[in-house]
Amino acid sequence: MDCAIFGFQDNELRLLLVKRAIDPFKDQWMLPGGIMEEGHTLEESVNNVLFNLTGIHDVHQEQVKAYSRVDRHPVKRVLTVCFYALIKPENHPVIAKNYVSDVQWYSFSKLPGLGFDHDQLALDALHKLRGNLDQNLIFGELLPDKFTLKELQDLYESILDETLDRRNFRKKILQSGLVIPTNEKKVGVKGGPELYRIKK
Amino acid sequence: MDCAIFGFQDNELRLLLVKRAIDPFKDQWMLPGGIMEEGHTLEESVNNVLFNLTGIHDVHQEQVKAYSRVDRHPVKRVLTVCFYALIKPENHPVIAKNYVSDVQWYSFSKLPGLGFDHDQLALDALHKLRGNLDQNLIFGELLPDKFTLKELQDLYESILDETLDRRNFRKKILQSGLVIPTNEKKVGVKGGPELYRIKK
DNA sequence: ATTAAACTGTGTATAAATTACACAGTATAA
DNA sequence: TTATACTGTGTAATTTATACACAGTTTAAT
Repeated sequence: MDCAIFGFQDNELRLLLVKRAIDPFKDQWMLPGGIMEEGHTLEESVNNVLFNLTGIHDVHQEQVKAYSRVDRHPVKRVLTVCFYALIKPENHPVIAKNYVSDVQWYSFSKLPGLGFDHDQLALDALHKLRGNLDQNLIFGELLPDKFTLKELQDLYESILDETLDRRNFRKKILQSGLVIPTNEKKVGVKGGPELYRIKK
Repeated sequence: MDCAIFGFQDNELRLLLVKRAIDPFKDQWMLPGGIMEEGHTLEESVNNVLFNLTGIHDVHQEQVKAYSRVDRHPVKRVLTVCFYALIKPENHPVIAKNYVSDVQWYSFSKLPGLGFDHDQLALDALHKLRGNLDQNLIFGELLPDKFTLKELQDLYESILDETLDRRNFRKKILQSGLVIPTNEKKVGVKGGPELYRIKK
């Protein structure tokens, strides 16, 4: 399994990549991935893999799809199922472990070329994420507990890669009833914007 | 891999089921499925499996998702990736082969309980099909080359399990430009309706 | 041949959803 | 204190979706 871990930092959608320390694709960046374990589901296994490579643990994984091209691994036959997850980078400090020499958050718009067929997996994961955007307020995993509507809009714009009308966005989000005001204002930012939180 | 093969007959959405001749789940109905082959992709393998069980060959397979529950097979650990395909039953006569004792088209609304977790797979496949309905005119695989708008609407209604307004449906389909009139009329049906075909 | 039944083909009015757009107010930084 | 950068708000216009009725054509029955 492989997983596309998305984060949101400095107003940009980011993707967690690992640098591989062994052949094939030594020193190339790619999605964290590894092999399945007996007695565990794919979701459990991918979480274990993620922990073993980056120290991140217990995140909700959403399935993207399975890949089975015969030559997708240059040495042996490897199928993979790709997942994506959304996390707050500040809650999940990362460290390189095992056969990984480096771990970095890359701005999704400035990804390096990835090893294996991971360029494809990353793209498919983003499309899946976009498709899921309106269904469930998954962004809860990407933002702090309390956030301004501007922060939420920046997140949407990063994921969708398009600009949104501020008034219409605000209207749509508030009408959905899925976020509610906390009656607190964010300090340190001009305008003193209201803080909101996800309604549970 | 397993596959949900959809057909459209007698104005009903149907699903192709096989009756298993061996344990576990002997004599139970289920989706055709089998194991992966070396040197082939999942899509190729599932087509081979399908041929070996039913005689159907070479159909386009759309991936639904992977299933990995530890206890989904009562005897040993088996993962599966489920696909769906759309075919015209009249083009693909079926015969029971290998460990299959019977093959039948079941009305989707009157399915028997299925072996393994295939009730779940069938449902997920239907949902995936619904989601894909508007994107691409996949129904091309379910209808004859030339079809009336009523036949198309019946198909949509079967898949979506809801009734649609005839005039609005006609407007939407024709405006999409994806089907075009053939200037032929269907005979043997009252009203003498125009025949349409998919624009390629 | 006539008639009844079942279907086709067509347009408009209403409602709902989406889009476009401007200015006054507030907190911060200089 | 002032300039800057941001917040908060409503309405009109457009587009899209929905509701709905009747005359015409072909078949089947008599």
